[in-house]
Amino acid sequence: MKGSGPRQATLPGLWKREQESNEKSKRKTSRTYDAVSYHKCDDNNGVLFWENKSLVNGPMLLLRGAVGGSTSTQRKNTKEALSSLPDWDDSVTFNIYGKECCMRRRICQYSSSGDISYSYSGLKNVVAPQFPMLVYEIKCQVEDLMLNYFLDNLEPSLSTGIKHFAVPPEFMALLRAIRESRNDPTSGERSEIFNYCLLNHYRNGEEYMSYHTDDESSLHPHCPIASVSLGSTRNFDIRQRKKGETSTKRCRLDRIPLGDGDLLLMFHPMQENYEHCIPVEKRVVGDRINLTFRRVNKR
DNA sequence: GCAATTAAGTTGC
DNA sequence: GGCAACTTAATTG
Repeated sequence: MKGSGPRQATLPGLWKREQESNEKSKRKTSRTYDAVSYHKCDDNNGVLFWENKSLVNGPMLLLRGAVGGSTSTQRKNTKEALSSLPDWDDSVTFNIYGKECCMRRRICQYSSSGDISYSYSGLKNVVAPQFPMLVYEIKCQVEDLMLNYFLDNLEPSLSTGIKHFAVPPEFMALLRAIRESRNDPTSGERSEIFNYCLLNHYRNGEEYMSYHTDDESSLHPHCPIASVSLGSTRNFDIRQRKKGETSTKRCRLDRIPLGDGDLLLMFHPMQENYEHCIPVEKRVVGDRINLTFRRVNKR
């Protein structure tokens, strides 16, 4: 019988107390909103604020409302155009423990070379076709924002001074190499940070993604995953990743509302230590498209 | 690996 | 306070 195993009785108010306790421990250990948690960044298009969202051993940076268009109307058009791409798979099914499951969202994926494969959500080594122009343009925008922030605006002293966050030197080296290559008129194709993108379309508040970690084994270890949101705000919930014995409770540690045009960067070892999900929220009206750009190791 | 199910707590009217 | 709808955690396969 499904889902009918013994469930530990929950005492009245326990959830609330856990929430409060989480809030307290968060204040103590995992999150600070000190002076360097918001980074001002002078971009060509104006001033941007990068927000430190890092947990202990879970580095994350967030930039609000910066991607996919500069107005909500432009971003709506971007989302609608993405929604019309021909490669969406609306009815992905996969097997877990011999049980056939239906993916509660629709997905598609693209890559630079058109032959990169990546494993996700129970599916193995699915080959991704080449980026359509619109996805490529969003990728370029994200890459430009990152190059501008990390190479031109982030002071070296601050890069190690933010609570629970330090820019990996290997990532900085990668960015410098890309900048150098782009400035070199003799270099051939445009060098890039990301070579792969997975798109998720949550058509309403009932579509979701369960707790999971992104497969890091095939990713460049020092390049963050860049998650772009377009459309309705959906919550991004985070909990501790299961390790060894699982007697410890794993309730939600953090919740980041991801809104229209937001860009979330997740650095190593975030995936090693935490799981994330997009929970069901029936009150949410409208759809959300999420693009996750990655640097996949080519085989 | 992650959707589906269940039980129980929370919220809103 | 009572009900319904929703949210959450735990569990299964």
